Amino acid sequence: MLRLSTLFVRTLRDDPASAEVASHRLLVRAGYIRRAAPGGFTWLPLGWIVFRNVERIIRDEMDREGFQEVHFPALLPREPYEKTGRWTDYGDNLFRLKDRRGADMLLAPTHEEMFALLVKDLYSSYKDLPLVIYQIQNKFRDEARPRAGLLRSREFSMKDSYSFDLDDEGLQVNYDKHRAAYQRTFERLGMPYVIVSAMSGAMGGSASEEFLAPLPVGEDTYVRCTQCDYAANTEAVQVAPPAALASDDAPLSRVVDTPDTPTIQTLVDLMNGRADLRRDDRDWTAADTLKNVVVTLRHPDGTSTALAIGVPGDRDVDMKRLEAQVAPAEIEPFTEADFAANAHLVKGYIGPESLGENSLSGIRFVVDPRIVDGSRWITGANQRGHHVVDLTAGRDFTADGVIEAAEVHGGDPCPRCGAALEIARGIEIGHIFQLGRMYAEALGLTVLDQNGKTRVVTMGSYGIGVSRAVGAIAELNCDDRGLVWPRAVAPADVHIVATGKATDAQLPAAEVLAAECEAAGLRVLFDDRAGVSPGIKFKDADLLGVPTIVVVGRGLADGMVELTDRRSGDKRDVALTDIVALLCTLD
RNA sequence: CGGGGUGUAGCGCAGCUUGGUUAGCGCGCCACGUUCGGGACGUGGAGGCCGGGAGUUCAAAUCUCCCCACCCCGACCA
Repeated sequence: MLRLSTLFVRTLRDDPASAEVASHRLLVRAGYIRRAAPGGFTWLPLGWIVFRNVERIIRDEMDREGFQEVHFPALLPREPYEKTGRWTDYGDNLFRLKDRRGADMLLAPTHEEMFALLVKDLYSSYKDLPLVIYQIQNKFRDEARPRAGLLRSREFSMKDSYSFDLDDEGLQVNYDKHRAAYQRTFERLGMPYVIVSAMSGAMGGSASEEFLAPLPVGEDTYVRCTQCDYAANTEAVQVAPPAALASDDAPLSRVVDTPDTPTIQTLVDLMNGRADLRRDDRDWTAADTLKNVVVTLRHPDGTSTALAIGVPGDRDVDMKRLEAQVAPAEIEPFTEADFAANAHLVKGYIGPESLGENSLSGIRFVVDPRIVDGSRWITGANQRGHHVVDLTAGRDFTADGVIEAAEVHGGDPCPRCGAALEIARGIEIGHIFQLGRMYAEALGLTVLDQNGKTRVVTMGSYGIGVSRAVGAIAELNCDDRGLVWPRAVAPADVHIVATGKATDAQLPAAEVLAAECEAAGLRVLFDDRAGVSPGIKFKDADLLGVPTIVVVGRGLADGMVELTDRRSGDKRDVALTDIVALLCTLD
């Protein structure tokens, strides 16, 4: 039984000044967590109970699939991460340190390498596979900007599991098992979620899906189809390209004089305003133009290359999408100095003819999938004040490749069924990856198959942010008065409040009731504080967010107590003699 | 890393523009008394290197410069 008279907790009357999002504010105010370091939090007793409840549910669903729990150190040597390239690929996000002998160490951001090496250490036969092992452990990432309390911290708890299979079919089985286990887990945690196709990012590998909690404070933007069940992180959206057009009858391209048109809008306005350029059938729009954006790619090894991206002029290049495509390279803007250094680029009037690996500039040129063969564009003519009209893809220019980097707009067609997509925000609470063989290959994880042949093991990796889940659950379950925990993770089943003076009958009666509840298997938080006014106790009960509140108060004289559902606020009087049995039936 | 903001008692804040008593308010905390169903009241207390350093000045929370920390918005991720 938790007794508020002695529990190590202090609720705050005012919102902490440094907390913006609801979950952060309320978790601090209700005394669940305290900030201890930039991006680091201390769990107080109530918070730690919730944390362990979440952890237990996650573990339970892992164990149910027959996955086995292990535990690694968080402090690791450099070598394995060197072998997979992640010592450099992780960039500044990796916490690096040196031991007393000057050897490079790191605080693990995730554990693919160590798991692969552990399996290599112990297993060598196909008969040992498949295998799934997991751990629940703290991870460290030197985030550029920790924020929103538990939703984005630099040290956080993650359940990470890893599957090891002989082939892709086996990987698919374990991937599907995780997917199902995650669905059960989030349902038990009382969390709404969406599964979206995702990019693998620094993790590498092929297929991956994210579990997002739909929250406006989330940092991920995703799309979902208004008709079918397609959903994807915007980073991973695959544009459905229009069919290629025949270019035989397309008019020849011509360069036109377009003074003072450095932006798409000024260009379109000028084209529509001039008799010699106007279209007969309709006005020109930004979508008729081809915008060519040049950026600098900063590679993990420190070198840089330029990249040009061609997108329809009604869309910007989405830096997040672009970055996902070029990972592990990072994007930097193309500066004035960069333009000055490349005489073939005319800022504001860059056209395909100056781009491409075989062009004078030598800059790699990739285009949006909408730039199909036969499509005709208004685009830069590589001379100040000039554009080219009817430049036709496939006939007049050819890109070095295709890239998914254009902004996704609400209303864009679903790549699966063509209906409109809608855009929403969410926070990533789980991610499942089919890694394939890249880690095993880099680290030499092989087994012998039936024929005595060496086979590289196929891996998957699967993560759930445990501490983040606590934050997301709080964010999804709160109101203006405080937290409202789902029962499965709540620090208690029932919050018993005794009102009245210390000498009144309520306190001893509540004491008896609390003991009875506990004997009946209920987890009890008992506000047994003497000399604290009822108002304070009620406010605290609302703030702390235990799903059911029982007040032993003035109705006691008639043998009644008051039962309140924290979420709905519904109150009703119940006979003291019936209350325990009733509480046991609540869910 | 870029932009914006904030650092004064455990928490929330005022004071700073225009330098000048002993640095203030609310909450919380301690003691005593009253009160007791939605953050009660009285009386008396404790608690501060005004983020740090350097400077200007007879005099700095207040003016100047340099650091540091935190928060928010953008570029990164469970």
